[in-house]
Amino acid sequence: MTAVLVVDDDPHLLRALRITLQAHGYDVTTAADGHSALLAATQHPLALVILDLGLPDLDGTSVLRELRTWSRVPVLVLSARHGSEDKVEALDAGADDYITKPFGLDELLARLRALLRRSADPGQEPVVTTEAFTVDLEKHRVTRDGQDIRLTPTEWKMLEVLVRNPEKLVTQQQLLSEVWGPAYAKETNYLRVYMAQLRRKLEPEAAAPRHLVTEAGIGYRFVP
Amino acid sequence: MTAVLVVDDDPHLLRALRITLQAHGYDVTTAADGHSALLAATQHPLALVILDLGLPDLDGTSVLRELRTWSRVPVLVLSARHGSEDKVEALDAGADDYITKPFGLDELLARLRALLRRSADPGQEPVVTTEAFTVDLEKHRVTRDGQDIRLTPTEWKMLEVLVRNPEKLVTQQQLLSEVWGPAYAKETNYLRVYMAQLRRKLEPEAAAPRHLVTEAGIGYRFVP
DNA sequence: GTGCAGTGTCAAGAATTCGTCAAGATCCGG
DNA sequence: CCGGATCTTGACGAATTCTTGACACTGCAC
Repeated sequence: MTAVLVVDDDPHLLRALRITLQAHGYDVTTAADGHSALLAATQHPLALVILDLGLPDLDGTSVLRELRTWSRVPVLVLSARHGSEDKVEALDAGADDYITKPFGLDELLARLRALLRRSADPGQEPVVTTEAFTVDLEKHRVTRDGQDIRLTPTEWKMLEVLVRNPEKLVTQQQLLSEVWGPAYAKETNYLRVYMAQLRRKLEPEAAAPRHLVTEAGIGYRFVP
Repeated sequence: MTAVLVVDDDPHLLRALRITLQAHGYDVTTAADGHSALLAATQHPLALVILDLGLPDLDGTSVLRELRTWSRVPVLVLSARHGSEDKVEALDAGADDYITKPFGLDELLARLRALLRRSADPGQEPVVTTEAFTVDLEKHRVTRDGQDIRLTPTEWKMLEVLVRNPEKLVTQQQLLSEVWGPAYAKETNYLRVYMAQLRRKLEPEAAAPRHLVTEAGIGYRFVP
C-alpha cells in the first residue's frame, strides 16, 4: 500500500484529508507539527509527503530542508499564501509541487497521482540475476543452473519482497506484513523457517548465505 | 545545456518565454501547434516540455497522450482554464505539473527547476559521506573503504539519530530517549559504551574522533 | 597535589535472537 | 475421503547482542 504522510496543524483538514486519502487506497499517517513530522518520516518508509507550510513550531520550509538532507521522498506543499515568493522559496527548498488553499480535492488527488507516477521506480528490471540463481518477477519463476526451482506461494512472496528491494534492508515487520498481513508482525518464527527454506533452495551454501543476508535484530537483505 | 521545448500558439508568449528561458541558461526550441510539437520532440532529446493546452490543431491533452506513448520527458502544462476538471484530465494524461495563466515567470521557473531536479539522476540516493565512512539511510547500510560495516540494531539507531541531525548537537537525553526510550534518560552509561563501539568501527582513529564528537556534559555531534 | 565529575575502556554474564528440525494441522485436487 | 503439498507451531543449541559493573583517564576546582 502507498504510504502517505500528511502534515497540517488544522485538525479538521487533517481529518478530511485522512478520510479522503484512505478512501482512495492510501495508507495515511498524520502529524500536526514539524517535529513530529520529521520524527514520523524516520519511522517508516514513505511514498509521499503532503506538507502544510503554516506549522505551529517550525516553519514549513525548514522542515522541508531538514527532510531533504536525508530523504528524496516527493513532497507536495500546501499553503494559504498565494504569493509567488512563497512558492519559489518552497519549490527551491525541495518541494515537488505547490498548491494553494482552498484547493479542490480532485486536483490534490490528481497532483498526487502525478507525483507518485513520476517517482515510481522506472527501471525495475523484471529479471534479477545473481551468480547463483535468477529471479524472473514477471514470469514468476526462479532458475538455478538452468533448472527451474519450485517455490511454494509463501516462499515466492517472501523472495519477491526482498528482490524488489535490492540492496535494501527489509525489516522483519515489513516482510511479515507484506507476506502474511499486518496482523502477523510478531510472528518472527515464520521468517526464520521460510528464510531457511529459501536458502536451502537458492544459496550454494545455505550455511553461509551470500545473497539472502540476515541483519541480526532488524531484518533481511537481498544482495544480487 | 538543458533542452526545453515550448509549445504555444500565442507568438507573443512564445517569444517572451524563449527570451526568459534563454536568459536563464536553457536551450529553447519552440512549436506553435500540436503536430510540430510532436515532431520537434522526436528530433532532439529534451529535458522538459512546456505545453499550452489551447492549440489550434490538436487538443493539448491528445498531444500529451501521444507523447507519453513513447517518452517520459517531464511536461509542465500551461492553461487558461482554472477548472479542476481540466487540471485532473491533464495530470492524468501524463502531465507532471499544471499552471494557469496568467502566471508569474519566477513561479514558472521555480516549478521548472523542481521538475528538472526530480528527473535528474533518479538513481541517486541520499547518502551521508565523510572522508572515513558512508552512511546510506535508505539502504540502511554503512560502508568504509568500500566494505560493509556490520552494526548491531542499537549501534545503527544511535548512528541514525546523529546522522539525521548533521552538525547539530544532540543531547544525551535526546539520544537515550530516541534509541532506548524515554524511560532511560539516566542511563548515560549506554551512550559511552555504544559511542565507543561506533568509533571503533567507523573512526580511523577511535582515540581522536573527528566525526562522532563529544560535547562534554551535554551530548554528541556528528560532523560529516 | 587532591578530589571530583564526566568520559572512555573492557570483559563477563544475562538476555535476546537466529538457524534448524520435526511433529502436527490445514488445505486442495482428484 | 485420500494423499500430497504447504503451512503452523514449539523446542533446542548456537550465535549475537545487550546490560552491567569495575576501573582508568582527563580536565578542572580547590
